Amino acid sequence: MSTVEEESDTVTVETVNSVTLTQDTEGNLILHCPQNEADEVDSEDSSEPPHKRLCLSEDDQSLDDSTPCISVVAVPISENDQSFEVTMTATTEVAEDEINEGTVTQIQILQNEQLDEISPMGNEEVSAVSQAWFTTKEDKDSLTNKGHKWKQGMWSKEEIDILMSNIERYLKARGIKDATEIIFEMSKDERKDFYRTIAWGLNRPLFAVYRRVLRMYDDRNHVGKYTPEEIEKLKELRIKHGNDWATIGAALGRSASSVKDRCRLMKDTCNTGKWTEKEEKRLAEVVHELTSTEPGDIVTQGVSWAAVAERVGTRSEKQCRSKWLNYLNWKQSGGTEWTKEDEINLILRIAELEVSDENDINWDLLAEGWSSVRSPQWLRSKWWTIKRQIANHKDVSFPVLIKGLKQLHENQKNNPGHQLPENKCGSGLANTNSSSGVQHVQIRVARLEESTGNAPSPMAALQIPVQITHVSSTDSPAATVDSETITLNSGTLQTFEILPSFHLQPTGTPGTYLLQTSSSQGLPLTLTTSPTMTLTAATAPSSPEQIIVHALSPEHLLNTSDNVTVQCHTPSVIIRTVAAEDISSSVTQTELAVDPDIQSADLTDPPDTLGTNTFPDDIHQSKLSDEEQSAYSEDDASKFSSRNSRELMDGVMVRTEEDASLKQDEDSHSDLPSTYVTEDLGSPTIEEQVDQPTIDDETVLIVPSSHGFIQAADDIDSESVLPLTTLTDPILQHHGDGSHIIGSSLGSPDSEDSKDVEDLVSCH
DNA sequence: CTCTAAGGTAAGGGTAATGAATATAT
DNA sequence: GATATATTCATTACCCTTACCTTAGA
Repeated sequence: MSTVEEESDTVTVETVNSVTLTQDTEGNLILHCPQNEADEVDSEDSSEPPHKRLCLSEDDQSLDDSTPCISVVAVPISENDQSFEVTMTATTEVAEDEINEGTVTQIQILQNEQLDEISPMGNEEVSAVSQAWFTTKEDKDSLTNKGHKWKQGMWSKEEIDILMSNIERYLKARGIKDATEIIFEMSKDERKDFYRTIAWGLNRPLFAVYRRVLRMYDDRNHVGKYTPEEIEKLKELRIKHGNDWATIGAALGRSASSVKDRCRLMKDTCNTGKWTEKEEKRLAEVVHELTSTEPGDIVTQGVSWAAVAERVGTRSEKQCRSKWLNYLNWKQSGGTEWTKEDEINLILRIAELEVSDENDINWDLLAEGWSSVRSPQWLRSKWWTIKRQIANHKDVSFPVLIKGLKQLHENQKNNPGHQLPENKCGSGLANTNSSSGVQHVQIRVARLEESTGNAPSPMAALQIPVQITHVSSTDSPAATVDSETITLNSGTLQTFEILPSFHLQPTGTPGTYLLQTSSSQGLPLTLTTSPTMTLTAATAPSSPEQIIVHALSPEHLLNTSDNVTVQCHTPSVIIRTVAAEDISSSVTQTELAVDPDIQSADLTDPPDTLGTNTFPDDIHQSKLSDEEQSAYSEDDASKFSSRNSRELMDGVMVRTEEDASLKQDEDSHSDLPSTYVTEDLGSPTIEEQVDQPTIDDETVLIVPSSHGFIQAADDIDSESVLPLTTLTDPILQHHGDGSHIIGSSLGSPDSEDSKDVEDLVSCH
């Protein structure tokens, strides 16, 4: 089975013109299509803009339960240069009941002149909307009447990415270093068309883009909490300047909207803390009065909170709104308590909606007639807290998140009060919380960013997937049958966090290993795989969990020498690799035993370095530098030789991280039980289940025979990590070198992450 | 001078994250 | 009863839209 082939077969790209197709680190395909070529081929009449047709066809043989979702945006590079880029994001939604056989998605990409009548792919109105500066009702009505729709509300990460790359392109094309020059220094005339240009591909009114950009680049924004001194000064300035927010802001070093917002919060007459019964009663009266409703009626919209606050007298509009929507409205209308069943119901109902984007959820509808729901807004915040049970909820697609939550609650239902197996590492992993039930093999997917140090090397590999088969373990042996396959879309590097103790064993299939774990602690291993590797995670009925690692395609098996590099700094880890010829024997070739009580250093990347931060000065990503990598050798050099990641090309690197989940989840301050879910692109794979001997509590790191045994002593100091081990698979020995891919992913330094690297120790 | 596109302001409804208080479990 | 942990309630920094206003240039 070769998932590589499946993927490349299922998506065929036809272009009319000669184009360059590259892939960025996010998995986006970027089509570079020069105008002149397009003209030659497409149209003799230069007045007629050329049609560029990109045809994506879907072969569903291997994707029978997935629906591809492809969005396309066109981005002009500059005014003069009429070439443009198409950024295409292809995602696969989980939609079990939807089998689209032979789905062919056609996308037409047109030049701006034709924006108004383009094919029905969802991007047709984009430009019309994003090129229009409209704020009046008439403008909007006019566009709405023409059938245009546009996005409102919070900007998604994807949108911000598009915006950022548009800006970057604009700057590059004009040789401008800093966008703030344009935004804050240039005259209208000088920056002519700036906003129009950067709005390309965004289905938002130009005005919205403008606002967003101003906020983003205003360094007086995001200043943080107001100090008491600032508040005092603000009060004075307010008296002096009234509502001249710009002046007040300038005096305080804050943005105008920031000081305006802050002033809204500080009414002199405002009480704080718990509401008195009298206040609550007053609030209820006022709300009903102003909305012409009766006590008992549900009121969640159409309330002028400023007016309410004025009448209530003792609270600000925000306080009033919050109190009403999160409590009073529900109490008044005789609401019932929110239960665990409600929580499960919520997940199921959201799942039933089959929306691909969380923003598509109609909370009003969802809340309707649900007595324990206090308000749509409240329900949404409830969802937010539920969502955070998945530690990496930010990194996974919405359908995947839903699936993960369903599974999580399924497990909780099936195993109420189930205690997890021994937790020898004592890492305090969120998902091992006893009240949250069981978490089994949870593989976290994180993408390492492409190094900026290297040339923007177009990724040759298109969507090379890594497959993970995840068999959820419940107490019933039957669960093994219920395997789910997870296909990871990875052109570049993938990082997986798996369980802290495991070992690799051959499965009988050449190039296939079983990575067996003995703990349910979803901690500290990060598996970085080459595009040609498959990870199969499974849980045997009797536990321990197993992860099968194997190469994807026979060619790769035959032609490459895949190194499996394992690095861990957790105690008690067994990793075994066995020569292909040796498959049946599963003989230990090299053994490395580590003191189970070793406390390892922290190797975790902060979550924001994985691309969640949206601000210009924060767009650096986690990378590993050569220098940092060379630092490995300093660690425990007597026992383990260092190995530059560039050499690991087509290998699997297992890197341990301490308390990864906690760090990853640092934004969820309440230590909710968390679990990781994996990107599940739904490609089914039948993985052969091989009987595996249960490993005992002692874990041993076993390294390949080709380099001899390396026996780790028990005296590894507590700050040191387990060695990075290169496991050479003889089967894969002639594997082609793809080092540039990993090299580009790991090549650049980033101070934030230097700790990561310093803690790495390699050996082979 | 008028018209209009582009830029801008203030107000207010909203979200997401955090902190404080309270409840519950150990 | 003390402590730890979870949950709820309250707060706040920041976001986004709406409804206007202003200005520069055609």
